[in-house]
Amino acid sequence: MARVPTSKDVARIAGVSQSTVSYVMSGKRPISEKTRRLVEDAIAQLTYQPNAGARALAGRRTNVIAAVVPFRSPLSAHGLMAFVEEIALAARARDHDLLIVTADEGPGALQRVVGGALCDAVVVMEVRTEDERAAVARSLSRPALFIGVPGDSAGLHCVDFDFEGAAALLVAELAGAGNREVAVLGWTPEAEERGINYVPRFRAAAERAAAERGVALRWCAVPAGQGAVEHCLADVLSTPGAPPGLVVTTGAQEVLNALLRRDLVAGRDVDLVALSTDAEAEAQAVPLTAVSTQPRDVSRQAMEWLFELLDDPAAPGEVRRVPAELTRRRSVRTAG
Amino acid sequence: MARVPTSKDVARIAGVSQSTVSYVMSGKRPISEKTRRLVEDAIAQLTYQPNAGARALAGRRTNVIAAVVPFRSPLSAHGLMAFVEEIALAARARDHDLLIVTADEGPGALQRVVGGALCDAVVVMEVRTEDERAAVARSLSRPALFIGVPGDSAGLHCVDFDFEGAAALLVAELAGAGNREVAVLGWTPEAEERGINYVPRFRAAAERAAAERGVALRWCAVPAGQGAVEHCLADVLSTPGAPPGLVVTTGAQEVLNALLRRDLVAGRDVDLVALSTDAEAEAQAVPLTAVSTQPRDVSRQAMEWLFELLDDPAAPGEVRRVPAELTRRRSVRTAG
DNA sequence: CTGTTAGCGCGTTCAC
DNA sequence: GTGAACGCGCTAACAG
Repeated sequence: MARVPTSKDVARIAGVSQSTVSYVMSGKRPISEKTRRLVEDAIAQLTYQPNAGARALAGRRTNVIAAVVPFRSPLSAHGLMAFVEEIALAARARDHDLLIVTADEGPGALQRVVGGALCDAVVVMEVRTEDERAAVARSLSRPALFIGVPGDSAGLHCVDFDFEGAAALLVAELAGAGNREVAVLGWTPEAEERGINYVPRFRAAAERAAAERGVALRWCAVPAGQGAVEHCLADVLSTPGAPPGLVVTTGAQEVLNALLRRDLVAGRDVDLVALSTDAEAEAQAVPLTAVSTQPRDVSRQAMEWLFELLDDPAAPGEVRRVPAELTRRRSVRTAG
Repeated sequence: MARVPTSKDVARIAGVSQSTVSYVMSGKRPISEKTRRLVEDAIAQLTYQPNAGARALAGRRTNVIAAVVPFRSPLSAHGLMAFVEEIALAARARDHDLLIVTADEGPGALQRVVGGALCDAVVVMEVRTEDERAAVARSLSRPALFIGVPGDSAGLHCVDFDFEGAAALLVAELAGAGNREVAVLGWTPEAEERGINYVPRFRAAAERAAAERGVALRWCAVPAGQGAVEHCLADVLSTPGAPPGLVVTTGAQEVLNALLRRDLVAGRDVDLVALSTDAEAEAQAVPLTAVSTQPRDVSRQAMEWLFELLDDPAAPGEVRRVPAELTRRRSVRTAG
């Protein structure tokens, strides 16, 4: 385990000065073809890699993006992984690395990672309506990108999935299929209590859409834990007559099972639409007509913007929405 | 956005030298109560935070652990998140941060992150039998901790779940409940082809256990995609007579559903045991008798060891196994 | 117990 | 087109 080579070693072997090595690597200055070869050969020979700490110190940029990840989240684990993976890929595509901090560490984590110059920018996931991180982010000396929208988004850069649009699309789909009554099996009450803000946003939009179409809407928050789905479903299906159309916002699989236990098949006896990832919608026994939450699109768009902010940190705050799109599969009876 | 304060600023305000500030923070030298207060007050007043790059450069340690994460993995997303979260928590508990790199980046990623001094150590997940990262790790100037065991583990530090023990426990449980025939619904064929080495290990151990107990064992690799489970199950249940005992290694929920569609309930008509996380086992309509893969235990043990290696990088390689334990729930008929 | 000093490895002026 | 020299902010000898 010999000493790690430095740019000085490269310079010596290439017979040039240290700064020339630096310029060859950064391309910030024209270099003659000859000396470039010399340097590149020396780099290859030594398998030289610049020291990240030294580079960060001198260059004032770490080439690291930090992400605050809500490991305990109403998001499906599946959706969460998709977010994180896509963020990691987007970062690497721009020669950056990804630092993970847990949301449990609290708002102070933001100050810690940017104050300590561990990263050049931060992305914050699962933003809540009342989110202390909003205030912290405004005081940060580095760009922050929010996935989700806090109550007061002034000055912040937020990318958000269009939950309102999603709700409208889902309700409309059920109404269009002839349902005069719609029940939403929504996020856990805890999600709402924690201030996950897309819950009320989705609900309000669903109610609006239902009202516009003259269909009755029933909201049923499904608690976590086994049996909860059964219970909600029993409630929802208790009224005599045709079962209502169902909107499922999370855990579609469980709902399908519960229906099955009552000999109800989505797309045959009930109309069911879901808010889920495409993968989840397609993995079901009856592929679901669903609005995809597009975790990958959201991440990609967020990261693209974040890198623009790195070049232009003064860009004004704004909320950008990723549009909702409905994909028809087989869980809704076709009219005719 | 004023200039970020440095330890020099702290020193000036506290009326001490810069190195004293450093020693107050590191505790590597006794400091009088008086000057400690002075320094701490100055730190608080300026909200000073040491610069990570500078610290890494001077101190030769980054306080960062890198983890190679297999986002596309036969592990459940759920299990993967548990791994990553636990690694992040363990790192933070020791004042380190977590850098994520995707397994897709290949073995070169290891050289990149340690060669560039981005981290002090690496943890590698989802190790395969033929894993190029094993050779790379041996050439690294920093500790590497493998979660899983490559074919040649010489000189490596590996923590692994005891898949052999798990297989034995699961088969024994079914045999003990009176099943003379056992079918394993195993990982996808792709997992096996990719060289995920616990697949053959589990299989071999299952076969051994079955042979010892004189029960017939059938291995059925369940491909990814919808309908696959149905198909396998149809196959497995086609022989007349009592259905065989079932061992499910992944995606227990789907199997339960498929059974349900045939009016078969685990714990009533069939005996079923699973390899899964505790959370998954308990979330089912019929809580599953299962061996937990203990992602959190595995991560914790790995990280504990990793931090020991940080102090003693010369410690010899070794494979440590996290024991398998079976938890009885309600998916196996009790004898009597 | 504290201060002085010399780097850590690289980016970047400024002179040539 | 190239090199010398300084500084980024901090740690760790070495002095006292």
